[in-house]
Amino acid sequence: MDLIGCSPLDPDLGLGTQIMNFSELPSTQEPNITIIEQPRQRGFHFRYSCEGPTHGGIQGSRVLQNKHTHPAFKVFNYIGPAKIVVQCVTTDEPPLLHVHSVVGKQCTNGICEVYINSNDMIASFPNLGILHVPRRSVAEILEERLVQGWRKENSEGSQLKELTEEEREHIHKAAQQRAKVIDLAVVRLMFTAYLPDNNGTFTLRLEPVLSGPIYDNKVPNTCDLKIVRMDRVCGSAAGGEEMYLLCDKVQKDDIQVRFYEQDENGPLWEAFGKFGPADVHRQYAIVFKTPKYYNNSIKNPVSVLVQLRRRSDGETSDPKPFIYYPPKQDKERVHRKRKKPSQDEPAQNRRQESVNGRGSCILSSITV
DNA sequence: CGGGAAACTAC
DNA sequence: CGTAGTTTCCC
Repeated sequence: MDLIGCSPLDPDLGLGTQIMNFSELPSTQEPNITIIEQPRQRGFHFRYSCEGPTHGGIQGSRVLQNKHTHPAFKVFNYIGPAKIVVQCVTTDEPPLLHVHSVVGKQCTNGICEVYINSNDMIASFPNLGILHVPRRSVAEILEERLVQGWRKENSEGSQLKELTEEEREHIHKAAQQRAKVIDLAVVRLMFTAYLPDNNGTFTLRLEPVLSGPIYDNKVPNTCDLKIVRMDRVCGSAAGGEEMYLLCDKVQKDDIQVRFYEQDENGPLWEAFGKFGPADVHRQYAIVFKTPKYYNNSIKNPVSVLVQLRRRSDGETSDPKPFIYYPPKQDKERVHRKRKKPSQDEPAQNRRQESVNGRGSCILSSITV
């Protein structure tokens, strides 16, 4: 958490100068702060300024009694007035101020400031948005902030100094440098609490806390994965059957279709649908061959699950059920069955049959 | 609010 | 061109 003391002129550390004025607090039962409700990691959509400010806040990570929670945090070992500041920082270590900023009801020009003074000393943030800076403006904004930081650091109290040409150039380079590598798709929230000093001004800064990462849901390589629809929900344990799957936006080189089985002790089996990048249609559909079940001589149907999985970060979608049926290789039996499905066929088979628009699961599983 | 889609941009 | 990423627009 070493945002303090980073030189604004150091291209590696960059934007570290907003926080200074750290004063030591008495060490007995030190006040401290904790995030009691983390922001939800995925599913939230960063907004550009051109989209206007009214698009709702980021939710908390949990859902309680069917209600979404909000990010919240609490000051411990202290009751009284406190100022809480929320800012966006990067996921780097050490964290640096992000080009993106927080917006919402409690925010003004890029930072969120609230005052609390209650028994529970909880501050909650029902309306925190993330303002997405356009890529083309990143360097410019970074530079602005670096200069601001420099001013703040070098104008303690008295008259403000101007940057030398050399310093200006250094800042410019640093900004360009960081603009190239900064990840616009993810931020963390940094919460800082300030308690009043003897004069009643909020200068006693408590050690800040950081939220977990928040990923922009508009960005394909970090967004939520979702299976929208599949053209079949069952197939032969022998695998190799063609299957169509519609999904929310994915990237063709970074997506897998994972079939798996697990119990309370963990994963039992997994295999992946077979397809290449060209089988991903416009980021919204995947055509693939089902994998074979590890036991291709099963006697009864086996329920497994299918989910999308992003190779790069291992993220997965919610799973959909899929059923493997015993493979039928015997031609004669196939013909017999086609004419007259036997009575002892599991009831589930017939149910699936009627649900499956692309044809009977029984037939599919028989077809070579 | 939340979401989809159009419009523009960069390969 | 076509695809995908980015930004803007709008229901």
